[in-house]
Amino acid sequence: MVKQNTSERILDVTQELIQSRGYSAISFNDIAEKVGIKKPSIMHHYPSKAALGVAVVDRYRKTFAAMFDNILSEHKLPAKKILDIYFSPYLNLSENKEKVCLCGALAGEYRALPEELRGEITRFFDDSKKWLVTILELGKDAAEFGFDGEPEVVASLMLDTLQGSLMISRATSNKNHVHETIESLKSELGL
Amino acid sequence: MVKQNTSERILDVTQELIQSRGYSAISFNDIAEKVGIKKPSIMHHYPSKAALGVAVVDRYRKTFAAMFDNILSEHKLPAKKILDIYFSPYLNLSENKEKVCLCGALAGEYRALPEELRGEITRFFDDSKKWLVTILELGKDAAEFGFDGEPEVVASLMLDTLQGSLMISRATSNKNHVHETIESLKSELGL
DNA sequence: GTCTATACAAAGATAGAC
DNA sequence: GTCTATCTTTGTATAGAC
Repeated sequence: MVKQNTSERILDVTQELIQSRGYSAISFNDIAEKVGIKKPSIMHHYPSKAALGVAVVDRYRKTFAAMFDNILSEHKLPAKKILDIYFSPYLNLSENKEKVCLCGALAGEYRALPEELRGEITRFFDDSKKWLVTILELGKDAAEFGFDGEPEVVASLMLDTLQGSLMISRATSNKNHVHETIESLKSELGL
Repeated sequence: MVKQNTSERILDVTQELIQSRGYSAISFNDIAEKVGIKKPSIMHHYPSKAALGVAVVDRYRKTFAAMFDNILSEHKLPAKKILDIYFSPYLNLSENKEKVCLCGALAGEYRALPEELRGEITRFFDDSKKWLVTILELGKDAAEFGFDGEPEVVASLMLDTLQGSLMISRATSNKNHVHETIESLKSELGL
């Protein structure tokens, strides 16, 4: 692990705080304290709270995009394995009762967010759905998955369920809930 | 429609604002302006923001509870009809691109919320799941629904999907999405 | 029950020294 | 690149007149 620069540490801390408490509830002071700097220093790296929010979501989305591009193009994994990789961030988050998906957290306060930030969230959900459609098509073509209906419709249902499951499991302190949800989703695909 | 008193108008406005923008992002001033009073007047009715939040969620939950108690005990509707009534608030909200479920909105910023408010949210989700379990059992006993697995598991999946669907449809401006989700859920029950 | 006035803390943001 | 100091606005909340 390379020693991170301040810009990235700010992104890390901000992401973690949003996943735990949302965007509106956190302040430059909260972030600065966790990073170990003073609040005006943050503005040297990101000129406004909106810009910082956009940078966090942009990085989040691109990290997932890079991960799936790599998995889908470089390797020849069975669709079942790729699907497990798709599920893994949800499973990891669910073991930590503090956090949900970054964009799931932001979606709740959507209409309070700056316009630029909303666009990033929209993009994340659109991308998340597309990745899932690709996996479903792979699995259907390889006869690994057995499901009825259009991949787009099934993908939407699955994404909705994963996001809702994370959110509700945190609010109901049901630690095993996301795991059960994922098992059910897999079983609906014949796995 | 009876003319409402100020206490209830405050609850109405606060609920609407939370469903649109969340809890942390709204202020007494936002509420007061919409109600048409000054902000200290709110505190005459609710001593703190936390108390107001609790009152809003408590009323929300009790409204649904009363509705389902009434439907389940007074009438002898087929389970299919009762399920449609259960779905109807989600469908109504989805036609308004501004709002999501009150507790769905709050779930995103869960760890920023005062303890008392968190308890109310937990209770709403627990109750929502129980109502759905009851409907599923009714439908299964009457051979109206055909689904595999425990009603508790199916109910959890359905609630997660509904909540996630509302949230994501708002963030992706997909107005017809919740409608499609509900059709898919019904089809999975053999309807 | 609603208002004006005010207290006090915290927010986002800027200026300028180092 | 980070700091101290400061500005301005807004937040929750209280006191007390009407």
